[in-house]
Amino acid sequence: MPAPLISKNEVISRLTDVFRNQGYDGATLAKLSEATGLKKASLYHYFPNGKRDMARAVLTRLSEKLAAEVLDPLRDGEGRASALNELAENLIAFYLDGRASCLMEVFSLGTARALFQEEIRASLTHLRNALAKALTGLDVDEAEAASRARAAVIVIQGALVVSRSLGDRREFIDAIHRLPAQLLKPNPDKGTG
Amino acid sequence: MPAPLISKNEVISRLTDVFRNQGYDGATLAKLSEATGLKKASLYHYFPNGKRDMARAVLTRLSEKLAAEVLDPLRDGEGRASALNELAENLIAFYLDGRASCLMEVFSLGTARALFQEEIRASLTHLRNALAKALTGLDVDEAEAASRARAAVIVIQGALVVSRSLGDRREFIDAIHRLPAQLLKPNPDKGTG
DNA sequence: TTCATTATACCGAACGTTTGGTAAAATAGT
DNA sequence: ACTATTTTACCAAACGTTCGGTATAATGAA
Repeated sequence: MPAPLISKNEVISRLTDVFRNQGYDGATLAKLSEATGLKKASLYHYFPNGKRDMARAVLTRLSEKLAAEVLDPLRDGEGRASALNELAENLIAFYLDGRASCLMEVFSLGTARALFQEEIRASLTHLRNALAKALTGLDVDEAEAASRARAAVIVIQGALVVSRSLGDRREFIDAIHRLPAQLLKPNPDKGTG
Repeated sequence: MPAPLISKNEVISRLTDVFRNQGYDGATLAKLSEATGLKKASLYHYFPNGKRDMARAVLTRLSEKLAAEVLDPLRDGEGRASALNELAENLIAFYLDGRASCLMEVFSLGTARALFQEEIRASLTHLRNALAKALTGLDVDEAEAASRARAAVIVIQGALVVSRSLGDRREFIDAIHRLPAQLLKPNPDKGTG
């Protein structure tokens, strides 16, 4: 066989960039082809069902990467409060200092929404549960841990959006650096509303 | 002239729904046409520059609506802590219990990003400044007010994303109900990183 | 030679956009 | 009031382009 120009892993990595920046509907085959250096027919060789398959491969890979690079280290550092600081650094690395969008966010819009909503729900829930479990390992009671994990996921997603919208990575980096302290303090009560 | 089938305001409202749910690249003229009941050529009568103009009209209108329905009441209720509870209710109403996406978020991806980044930056900054000003009116010092406003904008955006991704409005509603208390408490210190 | 891989060429459908026009309300002249 | 004209609201049809997708041929390592 002709030597592959790039590995399949590398192909998926480049597809990832396009989907993250353009969204599902904005990620045209022309852009995906240009980013990978593979013609459309070659992309269909790797991904017989086309764009759907490419998006699914990207989503699956990112979920695995998040688990491996962010959540697993958190589980392994059970009981140590410093694990939360490592979590922050791992999050910052995973999201490329806030320059990379979260695919769960991006794929919850437009055509992708119907295609991937179950995977998105599962991934987001998994992230939240992993954060909660890290807190119960730090002797936070279960309900409180769930509540803080919920808030943390919101902060991660919000920081990504704000960072991207303002074009300022520091927005993300600073917000994530505040996460460990936030996870260690009790949530405020609901308003009197 | 023939009586308009629907008012221009109504046209923009229906365009808004499509752009919010589909994103810019996902909002095809076919969908925009179907949502408004106007044929494609008629849309070009109202918006000579086509899709770009429609998106800009929607963005402008939402910015004005946010100012009128959320930020102005906040400014008028200066000094009263209960103004923050009203803020929460107005945010929930503005984002339709979390069912409506933020156009700043949606338009910071894909083709729309280059077209609207300045407007997005301005709108997000305006929102943040308005929240900060409300806090300085409650005798919070300026730096702390800016810091909490920054965090609040992140929570709003994050709650919208999580709510949409999970398909659960309560995620948004609950997060926004926690906002007033959060705005009234000092930020945690940065981690020891 | 074999066969996985890549490239060329092409397709129908949908894309955003433009043209050329119709019909009804508003306006102006008488 | 009546009519001629202009303006506005709207649309059918088609534009050139790009979409996602698919044949089929060329390539080249095994």
